[in-house]
Amino acid sequence: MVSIADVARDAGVSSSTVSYVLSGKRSISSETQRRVEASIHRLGYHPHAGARALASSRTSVLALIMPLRTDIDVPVLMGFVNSVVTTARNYDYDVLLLTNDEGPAGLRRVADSAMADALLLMDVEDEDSRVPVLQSLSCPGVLIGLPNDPGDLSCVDLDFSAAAKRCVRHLADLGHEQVALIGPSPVVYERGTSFAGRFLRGFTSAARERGLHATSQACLPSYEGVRDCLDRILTEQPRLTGLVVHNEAVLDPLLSELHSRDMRIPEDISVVAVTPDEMAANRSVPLTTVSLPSEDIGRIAVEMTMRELQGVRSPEVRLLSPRLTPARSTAQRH
Amino acid sequence: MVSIADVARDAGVSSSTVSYVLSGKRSISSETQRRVEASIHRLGYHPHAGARALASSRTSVLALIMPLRTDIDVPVLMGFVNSVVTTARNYDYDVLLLTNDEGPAGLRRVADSAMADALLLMDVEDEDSRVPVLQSLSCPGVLIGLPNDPGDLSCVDLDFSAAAKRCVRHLADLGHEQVALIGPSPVVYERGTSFAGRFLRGFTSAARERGLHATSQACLPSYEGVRDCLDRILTEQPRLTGLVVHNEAVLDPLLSELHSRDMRIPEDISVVAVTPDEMAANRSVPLTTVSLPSEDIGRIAVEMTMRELQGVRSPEVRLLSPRLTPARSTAQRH
DNA sequence: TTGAAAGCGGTACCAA
DNA sequence: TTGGTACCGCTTTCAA
Repeated sequence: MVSIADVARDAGVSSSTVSYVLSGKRSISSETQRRVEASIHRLGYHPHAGARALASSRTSVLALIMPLRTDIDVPVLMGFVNSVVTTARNYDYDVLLLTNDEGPAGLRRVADSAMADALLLMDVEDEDSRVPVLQSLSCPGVLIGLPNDPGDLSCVDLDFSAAAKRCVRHLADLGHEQVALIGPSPVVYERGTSFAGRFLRGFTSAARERGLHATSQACLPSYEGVRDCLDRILTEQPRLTGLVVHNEAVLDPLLSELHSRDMRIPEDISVVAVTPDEMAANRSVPLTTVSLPSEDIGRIAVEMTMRELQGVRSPEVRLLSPRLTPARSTAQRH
Repeated sequence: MVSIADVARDAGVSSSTVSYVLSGKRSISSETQRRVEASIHRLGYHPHAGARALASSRTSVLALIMPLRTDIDVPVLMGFVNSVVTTARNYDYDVLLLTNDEGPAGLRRVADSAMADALLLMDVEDEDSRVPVLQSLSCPGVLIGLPNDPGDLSCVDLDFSAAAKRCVRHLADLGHEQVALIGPSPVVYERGTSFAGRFLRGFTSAARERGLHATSQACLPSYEGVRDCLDRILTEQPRLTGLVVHNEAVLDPLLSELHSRDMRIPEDISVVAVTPDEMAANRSVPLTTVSLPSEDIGRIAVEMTMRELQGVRSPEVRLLSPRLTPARSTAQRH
């Protein structure tokens, strides 16, 4: 292994000089600088991460805690992960990926053993037991999602309440009076997943505000689930003309089910969905969507973390404004 | 921060004794053992990862290198990641997640700076430039996938060649004589992605072996892509009765396109697909599938790594046998 | 069965 | 502008 001492010897300087060349924390004559850099390059020197962490109390690692669920939207999750890792590298950070199956104790383990400089949590619940633990830790934490009480933690997420309102108003503006929400799986609601509740409340309140008749149903991610869900909705609202879908996994089954019930889109029923941009275009019908910008959210989460790590303590709840892109799946009510 | 010295003081022993209690590398009187463990628990002690890495030259971290692509099967990728992380934790390892956008230099950086004890690569290409680099590194590497020349690296993957043969023989056994393969995106072939070529060769060779008329087409993951692909295939084989689909992303579009062309499954055409188990059931038609066991593959990759880390140097290419599950989408040719 | 102490490879303070 | 060195927290050898 090439150590800093090897570089120092090769360049004919002391090891502290090498260290300072690397960190830029004191001025170096350009001649020395050049020689040291040449030696570093020639020897292929990479500072030992553990030694550096020990001496500096900084790891240049972010810990990302990922849900280990099957009921979750995989492409969205992957979008977060990708964008967190990519953005972190732009700041010279690496990412340690943890699953949630150690629970709050996992957070403590990682922080207390100084494996990371900060923790990012995904899949936040309304009353998330990890939140108080995270606050008690010495290292910064940032949430992707919004719990009931974020305390002094920074959060970033799509403004799901505003997103739901945007969907409802879009349908209302098109003259629809009977609308329904197809939501995530029942389990997602049951465990108090933050975004699901916020969307539902936004939906309900916007519908009331515009005087629409509105119902909502959780929906299992299967063809059968979609059929049941539609049955229940249509029983209650036989004259339904507008659907808001907050469940990426059921979109294909839903479109196919509507087709086989001879409910034409948009002539008989308008559909607006929440989904990542990449997935919106490629459907049997081009969908009007509110986009779920997982890339942006991941990037912002890292940027917030970086600010905290630079000592700027300004906890912030950042809810991104929804953007609705109209397409053929929504139209004026006939 | 609670250090080993704090624990030692609290328990009235030396810090080396604490270390040995933790590692179990020498015998300890049960009384001492008890006191030390009590102190550890009471103080909430976690060894400093960096210090430990520095002193022991072991990090208890695996580096997992992930492709940063949009043309890849996200659920499969996520299956690998999940199972690698989960299995690693069972061995008391954590996982550092890297993207491939640093290229081979990224591998060198991680290994040389001693951030991980071993590297796992995903999305391996036939002639993968990372493979020689990985071999030149001091730390073990395991491939998820199979390059043309794995050298002395261990590899694990589904036996895609056998999987293709399994599909073809299934159709042949049902009396089909005109079969076609719908493969991944053209780019996947172009960059020499290992599994795509192996599947294609297996398909061709099994078809020849059974005297079937067979063609194959790469397929863009969109409705339009599927239409084009079907057009090309049916032009060449108007009497096609069997389809093998090796492209998870186009399954829904394909089923819907076949439906709108009035090609009934399985009366007019039989369909067999390669896809993760979780995804097979929930289609408009229950699909006959060869399953892509991403969980198993990830787990085995970690187990191989663990063996290498314990000094057992027995490079091994492990290709998992395909398992075909018949369902309604394939039937005797009419 | 246990303790003392020499590193591991950096960082950053104190001197020069 | 640079060098010397104490120290970060742990592992492991050597001695008792």
